[in-house]
Amino acid sequence: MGLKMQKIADSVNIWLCSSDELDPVKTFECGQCFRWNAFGGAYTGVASGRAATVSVSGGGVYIDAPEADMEFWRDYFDLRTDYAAARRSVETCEYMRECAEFGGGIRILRQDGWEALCSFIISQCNNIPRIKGIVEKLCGLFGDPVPYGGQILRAFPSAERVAALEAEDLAPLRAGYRAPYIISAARAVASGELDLEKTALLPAREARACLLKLNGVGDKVANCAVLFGLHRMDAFPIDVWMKRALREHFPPDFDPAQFGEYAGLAQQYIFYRARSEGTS
DNA sequence: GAACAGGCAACTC
DNA sequence: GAGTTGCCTGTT
Repeated sequence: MGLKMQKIADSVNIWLCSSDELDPVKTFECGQCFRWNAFGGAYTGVASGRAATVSVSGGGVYIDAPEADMEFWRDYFDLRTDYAAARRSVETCEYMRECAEFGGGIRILRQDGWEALCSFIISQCNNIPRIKGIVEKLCGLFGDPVPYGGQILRAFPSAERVAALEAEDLAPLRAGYRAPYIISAARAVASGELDLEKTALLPAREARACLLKLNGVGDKVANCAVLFGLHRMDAFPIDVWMKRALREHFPPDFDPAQFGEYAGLAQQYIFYRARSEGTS
């Protein structure tokens, strides 16, 4: 037990899963989420208005959170999905075996649909530090307070809250041309014009089509929202990193649908590796 | 200062 | 329909 765990009031530090099942560093750093930050070897984050700290000790992943939230977190970390089987299903070639080895322990988080949609609207033409900065400012200005460990963290603001704002209210975010996209997406969600819960039940193709109607949401953002926010694991977002990886390692006529129902996990394995190589 | 970035929409041909 | 360009802002 090398890591001293500080007990945080009103929360318990409990075993979440084996560290073979979940690698927090890879999972939080692979580009799917923007609200987990490393402090002293552990990650603290907020999701759906709940705060937690995740750490690895010995062979286990531990989570420090209110006891009442533990079911939520088990769901959030997708612990009911068999990732060993999912991983095997996308190891379709030697390159994929290497990517899966490199990205082993990545899990696709079951994030809130609105948060994912909004975050990936912000992501366009931005790098991760800037995306995180804009998202933090959005939460700091408009998110509800979440008391945790003697500090006040902030929830991601609801679509209703953002829908009530005007683009100029978002000026402090420095989100640029994305600000009106954020507002109009919030209004679509808040008004029920876009029902994310119903959309999540549709086949990935149709879910994507619903999101594509939003101004400022194209193919890439829609696919990210479907994969990370609606947890449709067969969605396969393609950005510039993925384009390059597909070009270099797959035949020109390759169809990512060949990866099957866990294509989105395949995407994360490929993406995580491509980005690690590209930015090192 | 110019070019560019994990993308999109509007416009061109 | 395939290709080009401007867009906010921040970084190089």
